[in-house]
Amino acid sequence: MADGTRRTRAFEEVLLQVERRIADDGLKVGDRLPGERQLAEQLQVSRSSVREAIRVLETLGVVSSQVGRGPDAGAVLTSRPDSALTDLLRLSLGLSSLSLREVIDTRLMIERWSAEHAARAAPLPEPAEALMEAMLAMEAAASAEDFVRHDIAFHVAIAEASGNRLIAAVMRALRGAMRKYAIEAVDRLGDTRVLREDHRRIYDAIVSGDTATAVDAVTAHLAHAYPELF
Amino acid sequence: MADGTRRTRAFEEVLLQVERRIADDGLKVGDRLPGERQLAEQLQVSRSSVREAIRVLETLGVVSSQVGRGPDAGAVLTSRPDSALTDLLRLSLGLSSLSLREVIDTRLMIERWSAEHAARAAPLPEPAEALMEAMLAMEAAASAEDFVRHDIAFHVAIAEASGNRLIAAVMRALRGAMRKYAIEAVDRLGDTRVLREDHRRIYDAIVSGDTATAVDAVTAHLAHAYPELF
DNA sequence: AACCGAGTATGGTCAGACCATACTCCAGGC
DNA sequence: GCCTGGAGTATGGTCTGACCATACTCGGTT
Repeated sequence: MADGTRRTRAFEEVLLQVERRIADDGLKVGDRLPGERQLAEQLQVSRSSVREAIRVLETLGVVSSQVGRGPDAGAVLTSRPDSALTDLLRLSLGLSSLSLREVIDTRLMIERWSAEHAARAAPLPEPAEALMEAMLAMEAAASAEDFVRHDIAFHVAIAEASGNRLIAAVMRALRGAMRKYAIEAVDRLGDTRVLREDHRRIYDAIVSGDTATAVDAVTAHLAHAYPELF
Repeated sequence: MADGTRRTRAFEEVLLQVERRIADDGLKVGDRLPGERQLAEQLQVSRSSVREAIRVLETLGVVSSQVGRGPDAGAVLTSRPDSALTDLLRLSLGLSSLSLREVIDTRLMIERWSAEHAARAAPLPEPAEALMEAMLAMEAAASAEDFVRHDIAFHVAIAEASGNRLIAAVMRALRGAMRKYAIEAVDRLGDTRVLREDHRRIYDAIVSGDTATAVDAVTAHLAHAYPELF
């Protein structure tokens, strides 16, 4: 008989306390958590339980553990949600609990939003430079894998140019989790000319601040990359 | 001097092996992982390391641990990325590494997409029923907390009606992480009449399949909820 | 002042023990 | 034959205590 409230495990209590401490003490990125042994004593649990809690926080990209001694040693608060998101999506795809269709549709939503807002924010010299650099690298790419690496950089740069770090993080995670499928898609296409022309059009629209054209261009781009879904 | 490649920890090796096994053996949701002791022996690591790896997988919503004995005991493969996403966003907000602005903009993007696709998929009886139920519950809500609970149910139902589980999961995570802020926003507003009227318009547009009006209605709704950001 | 070695705090790992839980299975009674 | 209750057992949950590798700190030496 399940009463719905499984007894909370020791490491979950540690998680609650640490999160409470972050909120109450106003801990910021760069601050350190107490050592594992000290935390264990404070919360009256074993070091193993503390370690499991820290492992969870590390998985969520909230802390980073460093061995040794000194100001940078121990569990330091960070904020790198990207890898957590990427792992999450990759594993969900691996378990087939999400269809490629759902992921691509999500990507299309984010690409359109990013392109629109990046164009609206134009002209910004740094993003434009990052985009151009990725395009040149794609021209010189020798393999599908190489091409996809710079393709990811290109699209992530658009998301970053939008100015929204959450959306940029989701884009990074999506592309990271889909890397394998993207390489396969490029291999299937054989020729990347269409994709490269798409990139050029996207670039021009964004740097000239033409939001409508930018949105249309990324939409057409995804249709070219995944013709079977359109 | 950092060589960039920190020696991989034991639990990371376990993670790799488990993920490889999922891919190679074609493990599906519902399948069981070997027991902690057995896995430890197979991979030649201690049980603690196996436990840390399983804790990571549990955090990512990939496995669920059950004590006891029998077919459901042990580490069972699942797929519940929602809580992981929620934790991720909540902690990132707590560390102020994301601004409310970025989160709300992301939400607006998702709400618009969901409303558009939900309206396009109409008429579907089940989603319409879920939406109506949440609206009625909001009418009867006695507190801001109560109102927000059903408000979340309403918006999640829209995302689910869109048919995209990834986007629905992101919506659930976003709203879960923002719960506290939503309650504060409702308290600040004092009166929920405007919000309830918005819901009614959103509902009507979706069930009648009017995509354009649905998108406009959710946009207006968020502007009412967070006037300071528009 | 520059160098070098001992000291030490940190996370990483392991072995082994015990507990609570919840199923499995079988003996016994009806 | 069927049901029931208790023993058995495999599971995760927790704790203890130990040892290691790492990397800083500090003091003494040159």
